[in-house]
Amino acid sequence: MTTTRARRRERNREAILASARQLIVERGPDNLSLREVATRAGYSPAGLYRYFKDKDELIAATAEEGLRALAAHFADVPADLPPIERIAALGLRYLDFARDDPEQFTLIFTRLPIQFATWDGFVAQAQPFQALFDEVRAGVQAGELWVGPGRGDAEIAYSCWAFVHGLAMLRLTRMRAVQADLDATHRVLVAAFVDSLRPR
Amino acid sequence: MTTTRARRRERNREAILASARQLIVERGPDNLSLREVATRAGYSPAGLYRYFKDKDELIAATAEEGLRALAAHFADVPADLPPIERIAALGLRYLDFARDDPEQFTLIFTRLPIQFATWDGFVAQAQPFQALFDEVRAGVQAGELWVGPGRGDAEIAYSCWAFVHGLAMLRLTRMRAVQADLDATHRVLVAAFVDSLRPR
DNA sequence: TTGCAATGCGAACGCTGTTAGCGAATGATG
DNA sequence: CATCATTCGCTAACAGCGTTCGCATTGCAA
Repeated sequence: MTTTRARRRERNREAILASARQLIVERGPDNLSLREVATRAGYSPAGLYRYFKDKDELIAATAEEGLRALAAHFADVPADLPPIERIAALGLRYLDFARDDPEQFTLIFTRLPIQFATWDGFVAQAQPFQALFDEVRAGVQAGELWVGPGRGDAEIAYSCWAFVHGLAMLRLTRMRAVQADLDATHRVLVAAFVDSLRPR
Repeated sequence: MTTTRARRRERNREAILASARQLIVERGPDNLSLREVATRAGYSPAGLYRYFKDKDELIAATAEEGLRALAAHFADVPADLPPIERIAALGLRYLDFARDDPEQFTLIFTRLPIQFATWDGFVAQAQPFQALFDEVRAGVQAGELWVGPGRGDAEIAYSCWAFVHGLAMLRLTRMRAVQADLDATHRVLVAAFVDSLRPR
């Protein structure tokens, strides 16, 4: 019986998460103060512990929100593009997300508990990266992607992911202060990269 | 006059940095306790402040050590390889360093003050990544690398860097628990990547 | 209405980074 | 050699942190 009680609990939890997310954007995940989250959400410091086991769990919860946001971000990419173009479009969406929501993007990779221990389990369930893996599989079966020894569906997809991930991370860290049209560079480089996936 | 005084000061500073580095490896940069660094280096908590302005400066100093270590790591790569092969070798060295010294690697990108504001200034002085940029320039001039509109020396080098950086970061974050021969995968993917740099 | 679980809070504990101020060691200057 | 300023390291203290405990209050169910 999911009644008033459970509904309000869920609502409160969301409110706390909202305060946390906002505060993380303001101060960064490392300088997040539980006490400030509490005051901002209208709680005493101890009150939060009825909703989250500890600080790590709170941050992990906002990281899960981020993962869902990223998945939603991917939904905009048209599904009927040819595989190569769709892969490129997914990559550019990835870069947009990292640029516009750097904190959430970082949280996904630093504060989310690691779930999978095997490569296959990872490939099978690593949402929202599933979209990319599916698309690569389709492209390979259509003969539009070059495969080779030690280079199957999973490796190709992983390669694509790593490329855009590297662009995203460098931009957020070492290139943070560099004033240049990185978006334009990204477009050129991503286009060249996916082009190199074609059969020779 | 760099005498006893200055020499001992430098020695003490190194000792503190050594304790910090060791402790960072044990507990991670975020759980570093200044007080524990102090005890381990034979100081009281307040004593450290004669050597470092605050905690951030201490961590930044160890990050600089990491950057020098990375540069030293690159020195092993033979200088007389053909450009493409040398670029690949540099990439694999990068991945080794990230695998073997994940904390130092991460520090370089998260705790080092950002120095350059322009793309050109960055390309010109971004050591130890200079080695890569130089090699790409050589390869382009030798006609062994494919250039195009919006895709010159700097962009190609940045692209190579981003690719291995993505591989390194994914391994350290999302793939942390995955038991697979990532080294072998990296070799295949890096080889394919640098091969795609050749003229068509 | 009684009883019970869920919820929120104040107070406290042990930790943290950081500062102020004092005494001792050190090296330069006459 | 004596004097003096500087460097060095420490103790003590402060404010802030995450977290726990125990008590009150609330809201639902019997």
